[in-house]
Amino acid sequence: MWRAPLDGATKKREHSLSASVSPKSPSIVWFRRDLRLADNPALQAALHWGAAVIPVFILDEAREMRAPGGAARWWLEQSLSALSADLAARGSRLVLRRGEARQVLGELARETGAGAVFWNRLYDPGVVERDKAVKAALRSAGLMAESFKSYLLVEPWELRTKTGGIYSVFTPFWRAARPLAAVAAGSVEAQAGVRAPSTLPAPATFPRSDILSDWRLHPKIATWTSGFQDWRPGEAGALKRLDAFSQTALGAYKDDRDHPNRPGTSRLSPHLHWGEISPATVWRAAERAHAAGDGVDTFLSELGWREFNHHLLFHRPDLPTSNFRSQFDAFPWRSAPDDLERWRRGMTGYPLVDAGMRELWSTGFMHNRVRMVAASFLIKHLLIDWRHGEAWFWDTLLDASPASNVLNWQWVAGSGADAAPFFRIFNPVAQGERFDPDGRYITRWVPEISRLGSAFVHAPQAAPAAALAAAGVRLGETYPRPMVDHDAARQRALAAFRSLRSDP
DNA sequence: TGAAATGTTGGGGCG
DNA sequence: ACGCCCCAACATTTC
Repeated sequence: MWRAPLDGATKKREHSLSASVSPKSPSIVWFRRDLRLADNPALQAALHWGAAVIPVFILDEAREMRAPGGAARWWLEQSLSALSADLAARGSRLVLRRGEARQVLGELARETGAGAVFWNRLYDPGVVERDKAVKAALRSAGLMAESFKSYLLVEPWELRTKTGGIYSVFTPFWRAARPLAAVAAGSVEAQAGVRAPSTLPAPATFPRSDILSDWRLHPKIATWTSGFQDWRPGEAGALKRLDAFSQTALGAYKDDRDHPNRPGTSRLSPHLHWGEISPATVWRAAERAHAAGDGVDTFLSELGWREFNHHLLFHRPDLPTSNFRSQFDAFPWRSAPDDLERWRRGMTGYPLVDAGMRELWSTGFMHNRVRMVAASFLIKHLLIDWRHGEAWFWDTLLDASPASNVLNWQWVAGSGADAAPFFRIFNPVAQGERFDPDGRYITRWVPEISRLGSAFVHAPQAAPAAALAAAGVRLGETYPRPMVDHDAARQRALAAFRSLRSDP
C-alpha cells in the first residue's frame, strides 16, 4: 500500500485499471524538491509499481515559476550531484533533462515505454498549476500519474478554520495543525517507507541525460561561493546535520537559538528546502531526542511556521508581490538605491546589521535573529520596500523558499499575516548587546572593529576618540558611520506608519 | 520573536 | 518620628 493519506486505495485501483499500459513497463520518479531516497513516497510508489525505475530531474525554466536565485542554484548543482551518486551506488542513475516538464515527461515516457510517473507535491504559485497540467496530460496519454504528500506535514487544503477560511494567525493555526502534523510524522505509513532502498531496479538502458555541469548552475562570480564550502548539500549531509543538532543543541534550543555566536540553531533549512530530508524525519528525530523539554516544542513550532507559510502562500498566491494587509499598499516607501546597496554590502555602520549581511554574502546563510534585525533595519530605518530586501535574500540565501522568504519579510514589515506590529522597531545596538554580548559574532564578520572590545563594538560611533584610536578605527574611513541616526530613523518610521493610518 | 515613554512603588538619605 | 525628595526598579502604556 502506498503511503498517501489523501489518496484512497479505491481511487488508485481505478487508475491502474484505466491505464492502458502493462504493469511491467517502467515508472518514472520525477524528482523536484525532494532530492533524497529515504522517506520518499514517490520513490516508494515506483518501487511498488514493480518494474524498472527511471529517476529524472527536469530543469524547467518556465516563467510562471520563480527561478531559483544564485545561491540556490549553487546548492541545487551540489545536491543533484549527491543524488546522482546515491542513485549510482544503488545500480541506478539520475536522468537530467531541461525544458518544459510536461513536454519532457511525455518524451521520456515515449522513449522508455514508461507506464507511470510519480512525484511529491509542491505548493508554490505557478508550480501547482504546472503540476496539474502535467498530471492531466499524462493521464490523457494513458499513463498513471500520481503525486504524494511529503514536502509538508499538513497540506494547505487539509486545514480550514471553523468558518471555512484560511488561518491568518499562527497560534490557532498551530493548535489545529500540530496534532495533524504529529500523526503525519508518526503514522505507520510514514514509518514504513523511511529507509532508503538498497537497490533500485534499472531499465535495460537508461534514456539520454544532460551533463550536469553543462547546466552552469553555479554562479558566474566564482569567488562568491568559496565561503559556501562548509555546507554539505545532499541527503547524507542533511542526515548528519540533523543527527548533530538533535544530539547537541536541541535541548537548549529555546535560549541558544537567539544567540548568533552559539551553535544553537539546526541549520537544516536548505536541506529541508531541497527535500534532502523530510519534515517527518526531522519531526521524529526531535521527538526521539528529548521526549520532554520546551526546546523540542520551540523547535517543532519552527516547523510549524514552515507549514503556516506554505498554507498562506497556497491560499494567497499573490503574496510574493502583494501585502497581506492591503493598507500597506499606501506605505510611503523611499526610493534609495544607494542606501539599498550599502545595506546589501554590509556597510550601514550598525555592526550587527553589517555582520549579518556579510555573513549572508559569505556563507549563503544568516542567523535567524540577525535576519530579523537586518530586515527590520532595511524596512524601518531606511524605509525601503520589503520586496527589495526579499529579492536580495532570494538571490543570496541557500534556503530561500517562495513561502518562507516572502512571508518572513512580510512578517517583519508588519504587512503580513500575524505579523510583528510595524512599531516593533528593533534597536540594532540593543539587539547586539542582548544577543551577542561579547561581540564575537559581530567581529567574526566585521573584523575591522574587533579591537574595540565588547564595550564599544556594538556602537563604534559612541566610543570615545581615545578608544577608537587605540583600536585603530577611523570612523568614516576604516568603518562607516551609522548611515542613519537610530532615534531619528525610528521617529521617521513611526511617522510614516501614522500617515498610513490617517489615510482614508 | 521590541523599544521607549510614562507611571508606580518603595527604600534610604536628610532636614 | 515624620514628611519630603530622589531615584532605582519594576510595571504599564504607547508607538
